[in-house]
Amino acid sequence: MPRSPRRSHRRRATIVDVARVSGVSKSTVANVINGSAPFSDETRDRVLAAIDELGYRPNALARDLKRRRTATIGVIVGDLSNPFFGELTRLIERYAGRAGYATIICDTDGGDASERDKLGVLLEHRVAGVLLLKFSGDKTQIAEVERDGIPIVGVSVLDRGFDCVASDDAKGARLAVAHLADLGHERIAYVPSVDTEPSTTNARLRGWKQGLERAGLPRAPVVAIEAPRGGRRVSTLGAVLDAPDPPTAYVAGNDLTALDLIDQLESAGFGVPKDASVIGFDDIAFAGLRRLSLTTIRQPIGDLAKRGVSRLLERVDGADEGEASLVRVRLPVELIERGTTAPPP
Amino acid sequence: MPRSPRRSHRRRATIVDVARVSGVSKSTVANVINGSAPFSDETRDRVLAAIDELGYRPNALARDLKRRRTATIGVIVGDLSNPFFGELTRLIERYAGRAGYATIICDTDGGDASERDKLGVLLEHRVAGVLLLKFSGDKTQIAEVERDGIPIVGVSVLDRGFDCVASDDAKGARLAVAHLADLGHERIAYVPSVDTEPSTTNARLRGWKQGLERAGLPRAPVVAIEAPRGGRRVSTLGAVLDAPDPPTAYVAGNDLTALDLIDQLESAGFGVPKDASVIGFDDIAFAGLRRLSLTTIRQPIGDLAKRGVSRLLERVDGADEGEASLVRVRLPVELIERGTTAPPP
DNA sequence: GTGAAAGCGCTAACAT
DNA sequence: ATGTTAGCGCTTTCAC
Repeated sequence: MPRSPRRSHRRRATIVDVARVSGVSKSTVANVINGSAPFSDETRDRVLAAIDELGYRPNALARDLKRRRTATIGVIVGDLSNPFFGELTRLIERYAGRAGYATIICDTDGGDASERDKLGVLLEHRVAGVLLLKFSGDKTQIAEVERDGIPIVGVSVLDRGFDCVASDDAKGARLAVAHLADLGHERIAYVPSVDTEPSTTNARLRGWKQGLERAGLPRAPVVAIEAPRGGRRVSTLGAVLDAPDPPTAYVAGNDLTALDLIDQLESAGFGVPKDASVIGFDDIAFAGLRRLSLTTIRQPIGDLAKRGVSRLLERVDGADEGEASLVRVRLPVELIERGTTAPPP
Repeated sequence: MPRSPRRSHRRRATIVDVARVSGVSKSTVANVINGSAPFSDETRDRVLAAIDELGYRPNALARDLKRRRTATIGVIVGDLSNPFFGELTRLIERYAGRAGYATIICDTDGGDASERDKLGVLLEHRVAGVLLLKFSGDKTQIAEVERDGIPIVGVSVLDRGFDCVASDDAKGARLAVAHLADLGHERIAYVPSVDTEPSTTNARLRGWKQGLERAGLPRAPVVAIEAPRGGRRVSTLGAVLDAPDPPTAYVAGNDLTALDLIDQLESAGFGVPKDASVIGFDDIAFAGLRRLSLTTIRQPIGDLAKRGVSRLLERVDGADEGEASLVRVRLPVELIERGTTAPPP
């Protein structure tokens, strides 16, 4: 915890200083600042001049304490170093800022304990709402948030416990499988990303299975290329490649995983897309690089951010009072065909 | 089962509630929470039980208002979607969190106006300190922060106005040039990144010039591959490639730019590293991908984050009161040789 | 149109 | 070892 002393700051001017200098009362100053009550032009000018002269800045702590409501939202993100989440977070912060909200961002590093701790921090700071870009699935951690009436919106996260704005993950995975099946692939494996949020992984896995069914293809293996944190039972890439009939195509849980997979495949002597096709999910900027040229399912990241923020603020402002129903937005995804998919060998 | 309406936020328990339930005074509760004064075991147990029963969480707003000091730091970052900054920010948030500080992250999108606005937000929230991962160079914007005695530390930013923890950028660029010169290159251009913070760009440019001098090489062009936001006078890639003697090697301002450059070079029919070598700066995770295999200058990102945070908190805690001298840490960088550099054609 | 007064929830002297 | 008290800087009735 932070420890004591202070340095010699010139004490910041307070609303009382402004009142004194402009020769009016605190309330009048507050009125011109917030437009909360009428005031004369002359008063306004005097107050504004005093504010300027003193370099006055309202103290958000005092304001929020008194109002019993902050203009700050909290964001829980699993991994900021994944460009998809970096970009998503950036956009969220931008939209929130435009609406007058500050953003406290917490990276949980994928850890559940960390997620709980960070939510606690947000609670202590009395955030007006929480955006979950990662959710461990532990309901007890968010029960306290909801008990306080603090709205939660999942962004790129699916859960029946709170409002969600997500891409149509199942559809995306079906699109991926269909594309591969059209190309003639019959053994299409799924490669989950350990970093992806569990509910999202499930939706994509489901879409993959559905896609396989619709194409009349047999169930192919789920392949791990990273140390599984959650412990999902899967085959490892090495074992899969050594098998008599290795998959000819892979649907990856996200672009990062797809890129990693391509690395491992090529290191093992499998050409992509010559010997195996790979398709990602997200369409991060890097996927468009010629050397990578990753075929992938594009998420509408801008809409995700915009609608996530606006839904949260709607609830924060109580605009939907009475309407108790949970909103579940599914945004359309899009197949971006590039160079990592081709007909099977 | 009758349920209370959704909107009824059960008002949060306050320290007074805890005091009432446990039969002691507010101060005693505060004492057991903060350990600020001795108390009996029995009292502690009663208070803790009450806290638990009521689901009490201290209100950080009230605490900070009263203490006139928050446990929150602000971070100004230029582009969270660049994985280098995503990772750096993630690490910063982690170290700050461990020290008991919450982090308000502001992405300025590279804009100067935005930088000023965001600093204003941080000021209103009375952050204990500010970490600048991007600095426009506009001193007036930070004058107000310093006037309040709020410490500022630049991370991966160089400025003589505040403490700085940065990589040895000039050295990095010299290393890059030396590597290229060793390989036999004689026309080594520099490709600045528009997103990189100006002082950093300058340091790297300086290193590039020094490297050229030391190797006895002629000044090569500075090449733009993006629309220059700042207006630095440079040649464009097209013009440079059309010239009779195009560069055989390029030192890029960061990895993102290097990767972009490779794309453009290859699109124009120049093989990398066959016809032209490219070297980046940062060593983001993607640089290690086989298909990219980018030779680059690695920044010690973990140290950058750790030392930036610890220096800031030192100043916040006033641990170095009296010592007025500015700290300028230069962390060592390292050449990571991969596959985008080779002898000239 | 403006001001006085009562807190928001907490900490930190200072009492006891 | 515990309680009393006086604010921190602001908003918000409610008078005038």
